Amino acid sequence: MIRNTHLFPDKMQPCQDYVHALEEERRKIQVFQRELPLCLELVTQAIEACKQQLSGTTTEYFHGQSECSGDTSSEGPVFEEFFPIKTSSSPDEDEEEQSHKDGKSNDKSSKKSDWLRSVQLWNQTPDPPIKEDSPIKVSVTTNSGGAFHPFKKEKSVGAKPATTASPPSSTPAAAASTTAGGSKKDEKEGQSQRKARRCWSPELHRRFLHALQQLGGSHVATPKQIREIMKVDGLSNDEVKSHLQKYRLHERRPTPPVHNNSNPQAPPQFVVVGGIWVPPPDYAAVATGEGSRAAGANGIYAPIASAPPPLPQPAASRTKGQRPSHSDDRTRSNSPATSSSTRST
DNA sequence: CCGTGAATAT
DNA sequence: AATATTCACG
Repeated sequence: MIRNTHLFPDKMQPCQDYVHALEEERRKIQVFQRELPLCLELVTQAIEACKQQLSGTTTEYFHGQSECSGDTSSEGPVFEEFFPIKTSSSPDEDEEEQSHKDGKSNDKSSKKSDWLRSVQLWNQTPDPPIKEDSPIKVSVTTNSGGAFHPFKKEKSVGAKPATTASPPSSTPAAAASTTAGGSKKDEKEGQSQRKARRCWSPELHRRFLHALQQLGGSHVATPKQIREIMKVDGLSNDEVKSHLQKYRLHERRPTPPVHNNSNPQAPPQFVVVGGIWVPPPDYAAVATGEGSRAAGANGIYAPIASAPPPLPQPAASRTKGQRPSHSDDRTRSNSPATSSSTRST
């Protein structure tokens, strides 16, 4: 018996939001019309489709999923930053029928980790409405007991709708050891307790990249500076450091499984998904000083053909032509008075 | 502090 | 396997 014979009008709300979000994103990618014509087209079609659905007919829509391991706040639909929407080049076969499970589904290939790929887009995006000044606040309770993904962010400025945050009024520092093997020291001070893995959401990563840009590249940026620019509450220095490290690694070696060979009939190998794949010529030569750093020292992930303008706002007043000599002008005015965040290192 | 590499956890 | 955290050096 089909019980959803009557559909609530409310159900359309998320769809409308979705459409709205789509339209907004379409505006963003319009800048890349030359490079991502299909993408634009796709989004447009998606919008059309959604609108049609809104007009009547079936109310079946697809919603993106967040990267973080099954968080999806129990609250309403949080459409925020979802580019993980798959972009199939063919508008027809977007049917995601995955019902049959015969033996092994070896379709896990293709996409490994977007890391730079997906992010690359933002990396050097002009980002006109670049009002990234709003500091994020993540209620990272060092380790909320039980919740391994204490990931919740909210604008500290402006309205703060007291989301589902759960101020542990009763259990301040409940160090819940999810490690089954613990078997002791559960209530001890969570000093030596491993922090829950911070999930670097796209938002967070965006800020990270943004900071990197301002600082002139991943190799001249220093964790502390990055953290300060990001203005993310709850983000520790080490976390940035770690992330930065990984970022650098990916920059150096983005494609390990590059065992492309023994196939005389696959000449064009530089055609990846987004088409943001520039052959390895020394584009760096064209780059003007700092511009080169911003996009991969190796030139693997190169900016799109149309070279983007230099740094929009070089917040750092430091000549970044040279390597930090480890005893130079780091310009480190460690004044704790500088609106230091509420951190208790 | 910062950069790394290793050990470890998820 | 990839990603994150911690620790230890320099």
